[in-house]
Amino acid sequence: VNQADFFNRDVADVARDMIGATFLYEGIGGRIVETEAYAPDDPASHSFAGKTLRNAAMFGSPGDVYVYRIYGMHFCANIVCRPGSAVLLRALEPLVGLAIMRARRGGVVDKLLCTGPGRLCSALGLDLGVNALSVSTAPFEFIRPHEHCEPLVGPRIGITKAADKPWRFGLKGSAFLSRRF
DNA sequence: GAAAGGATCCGCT
DNA sequence: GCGGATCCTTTCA
Repeated sequence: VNQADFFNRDVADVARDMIGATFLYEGIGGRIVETEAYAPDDPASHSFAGKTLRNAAMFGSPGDVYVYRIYGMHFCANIVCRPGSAVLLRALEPLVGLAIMRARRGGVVDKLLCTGPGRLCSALGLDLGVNALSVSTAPFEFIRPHEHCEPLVGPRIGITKAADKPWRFGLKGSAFLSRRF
């Protein structure tokens, strides 16, 4: 199956199915344990008001990366699904490249290396330089989950609009979630 | 533990 | 000018 087909589906379905996938950038990363879905008709989504310079990558091809700067100092990384929709990567279980991630994250405990969207980008070295690249080609690697398990579901974190939508997903029992569900 | 505040930038109105 | 898909430290219980 073409990997683009995996992303070219309803964004909430993709966000749910991404739980347990392996995500690496330059050979560093781990297992995706927490995601959130953002849709085109969703007031909380950057794409809601249409295409602009900042969110242009959100209207690219399925599987493209959309990175943006938040609060002036952190980055958040998404994977684009259908045009105007994307899945925010909120937390990773760090598995590969631990030494580099520890160095980048300033010696925090391993549990906090990739726990939260800003921390995840910091640990993997993701910034605006990777915006609009595809996760299906080097230096990225995206491996879909081998087995499907029922994820945790809850409302999204840190938003004020459409805050009731249950579009946050998490790996049941993971010690690397950014918050409890 | 929980809550609060500061850091720091840029896109959009 | 405002405020945000955050993180870290400090302060208090």
